[in-house]
Amino acid sequence: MPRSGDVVPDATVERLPLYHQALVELARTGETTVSSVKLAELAGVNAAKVRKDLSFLGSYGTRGVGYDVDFLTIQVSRTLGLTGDSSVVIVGFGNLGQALAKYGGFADRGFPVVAIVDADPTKVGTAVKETDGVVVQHVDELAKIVRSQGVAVGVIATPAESAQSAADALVGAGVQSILSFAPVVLDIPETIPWRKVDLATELQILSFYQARSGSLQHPA
Amino acid sequence: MPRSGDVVPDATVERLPLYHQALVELARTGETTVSSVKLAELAGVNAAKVRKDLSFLGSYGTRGVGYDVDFLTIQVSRTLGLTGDSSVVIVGFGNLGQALAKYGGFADRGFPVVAIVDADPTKVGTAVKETDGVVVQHVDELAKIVRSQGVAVGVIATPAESAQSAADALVGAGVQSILSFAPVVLDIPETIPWRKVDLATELQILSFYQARSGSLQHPA
DNA sequence: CGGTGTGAATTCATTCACAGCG
DNA sequence: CGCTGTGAATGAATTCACACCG
Repeated sequence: MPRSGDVVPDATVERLPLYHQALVELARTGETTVSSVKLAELAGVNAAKVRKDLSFLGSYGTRGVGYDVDFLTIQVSRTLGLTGDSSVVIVGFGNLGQALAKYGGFADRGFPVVAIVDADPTKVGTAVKETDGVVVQHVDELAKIVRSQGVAVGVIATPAESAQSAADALVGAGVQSILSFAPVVLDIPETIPWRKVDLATELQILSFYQARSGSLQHPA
Repeated sequence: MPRSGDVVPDATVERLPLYHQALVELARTGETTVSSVKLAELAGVNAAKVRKDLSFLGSYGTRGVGYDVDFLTIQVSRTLGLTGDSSVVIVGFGNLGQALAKYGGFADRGFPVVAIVDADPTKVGTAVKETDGVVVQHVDELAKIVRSQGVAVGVIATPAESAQSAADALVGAGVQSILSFAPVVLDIPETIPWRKVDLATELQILSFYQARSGSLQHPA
């Protein structure tokens, strides 16, 4: 039985997907074992951090050798709760929503897009071939869709004005977590974890470090 | 002359765009002044953090009153280096690249997409109406494009395998910063700030907190 | 030896709490 | 009186450095 009693710090959680990716890549190239130094390099962090992070999951390394790639992959996956696929519904079929729907990266990593909804009746009925032919449905169908398809996460890709109502609809429909691309803070019950990603914000942050460069600073 | 001598902590820099957004929204609704409590609410952080963050930019508030919306907006913009537009080139016109090209959010916040390149000759020549009719060019033209159009930031939207060569090309072409959507760590000179955004990673992190919910944890 | 695992030391970020000013 | 600005206190994350083990 795995040690899941102790807490995993937030900063560690945010890095686990990096390790997960690196491990998948290592497995692909046939490596069976990996040191903290190598893993650190692949993940773009330093080795001490890797060892500390992994130690929160348990003592899964072998001294003098390193970590078993396959075994560690399983431990990281399990810690992240990546057991089986979690289906996704995209709310909003504007530019960004279409973009995300066509982007295959979600499905590739275990988050298949099984439904898309929009409030605009003229968009309803459109089929998206990239996501296995999913057809856009009306947002009023959301609760039914979530229940019948067992949707786990809702992705908000609406304009800022509609983001809160999209969130309310998703919460009402019973999704388990929410990823929002709208540049607003959402009011969501504490029981439902959610995150906000704002693409333009990333550029603004870069802008700061760019203004700094030539000096001594560098970002992440 | 503004106090730009003292350092602004990284954690603060990452929040400045949030305040910037909130301020723009306040200006739009006609507010002329704002307290740290109100700003905190709009940005989704707590008031103490807002005051501490803003204090790194200078003493721009008025005790007993709050901050002047317009004036503070300027200070935040200036700190972030958001003076005028910074043009963007997107490298990679696959699903994600097309997605980003059609997404209007970059231009709306001062980062117009002025060029798109791809290595695939069959994609060259495609026009994207959403970005003012920009036509996809071959990646070999990158250096020329960056120089002639004064491109400031490169966005990598290639598959993982091509991300490093895209980065090399961008660095060689002379861009000032790089935003990558490829799930790999890039080797980029320290003089050029860059960030990585991985959409699927966000879902994996959510997955963790989702597994936790019902208990006592909540994310951001 | 080589590399993990981890306490201890350090650095960084957040929060508190209140003096001081408009 | 209200709200900023900020030292001081707390807490979290990172880094160091080395004992320990395979």
